[in-house]
Amino acid sequence: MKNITINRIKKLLQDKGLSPSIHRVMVLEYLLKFDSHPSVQTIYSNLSKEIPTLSKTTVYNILNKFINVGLAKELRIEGNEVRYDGHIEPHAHFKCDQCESVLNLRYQCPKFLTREVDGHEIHLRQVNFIGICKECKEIEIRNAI
Amino acid sequence: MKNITINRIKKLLQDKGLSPSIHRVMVLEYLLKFDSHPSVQTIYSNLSKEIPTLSKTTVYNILNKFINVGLAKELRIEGNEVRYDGHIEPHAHFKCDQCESVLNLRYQCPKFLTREVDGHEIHLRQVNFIGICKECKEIEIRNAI
DNA sequence: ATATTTGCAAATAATTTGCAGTCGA
DNA sequence: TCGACTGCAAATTATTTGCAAATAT
Repeated sequence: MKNITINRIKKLLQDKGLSPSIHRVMVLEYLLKFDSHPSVQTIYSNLSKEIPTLSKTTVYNILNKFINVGLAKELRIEGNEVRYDGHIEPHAHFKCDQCESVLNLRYQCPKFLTREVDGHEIHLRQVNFIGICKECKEIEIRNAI
Repeated sequence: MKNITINRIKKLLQDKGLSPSIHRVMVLEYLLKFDSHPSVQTIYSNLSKEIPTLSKTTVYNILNKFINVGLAKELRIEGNEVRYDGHIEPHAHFKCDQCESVLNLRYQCPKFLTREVDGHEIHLRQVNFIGICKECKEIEIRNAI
């Protein structure tokens, strides 16, 4: 859970030409404060507590706007649901098959820095690893004793 | 379009404990002969021409079996549909936003070789780039003149 | 004969669309 | 007041499931 002011979030929206409606501010705040890479359902469930009138369609609308203006990136690692990431600098992800969480990695793929590969022009990069995270593996080992 | 014998394909299936039914052989042949990373729909459309009784459910069944035994990998780069890859050695992909094709890259990500990252145990790797492919860019430039 | 494979139809799940109501400049 | 934003319900799309029929061992 990171610290970020509402004014900073409003600024981010306005810089991208989006009016800072309460819904948009709250969705972007959610994306930036937590590094949990939430799905639409997760965002919807959590924000509904504070905005009971919120509709899931609105969450979809807002996230798609964010993708289009470059305020968020979508993550399709496994499973059918899309997850969202408000941190737009290229970085790698690790998805744990046990606990289902998606973690940011410190790993810097060399191709994060180049604009082309084999002559093709790169706009987006996806570097994902899937397996068992450190925490889940430790639990596994402890249970085996 | 690569060369691969039916016997080689039957052997691949049997080595994974799958009986080499005509349907399975043809789906695996399709995955291995073309590097097009087809979707269920593409495989279904093309194989239906040869096997008119083929059902899409069967294609789903077969591909899911392939994933489970490690004969294929699923690709979820963009869009909702899953694409499949019969080449299981880790390799990177490039998806062109213009022509929608998914290409194999020569790029070898350093993390293709390691079994862990930040202490997490890696089972699968996904290294995808999205942008405009060489061919589409050339067409763009030609049209601009 | 018996287990596996196939295929239809129905169910499910995620997302998008149409459109009407609402809000804010 | 006008255009953008929101939200319900219905539609769409991809995928899965239940189960019966076909096939192979």
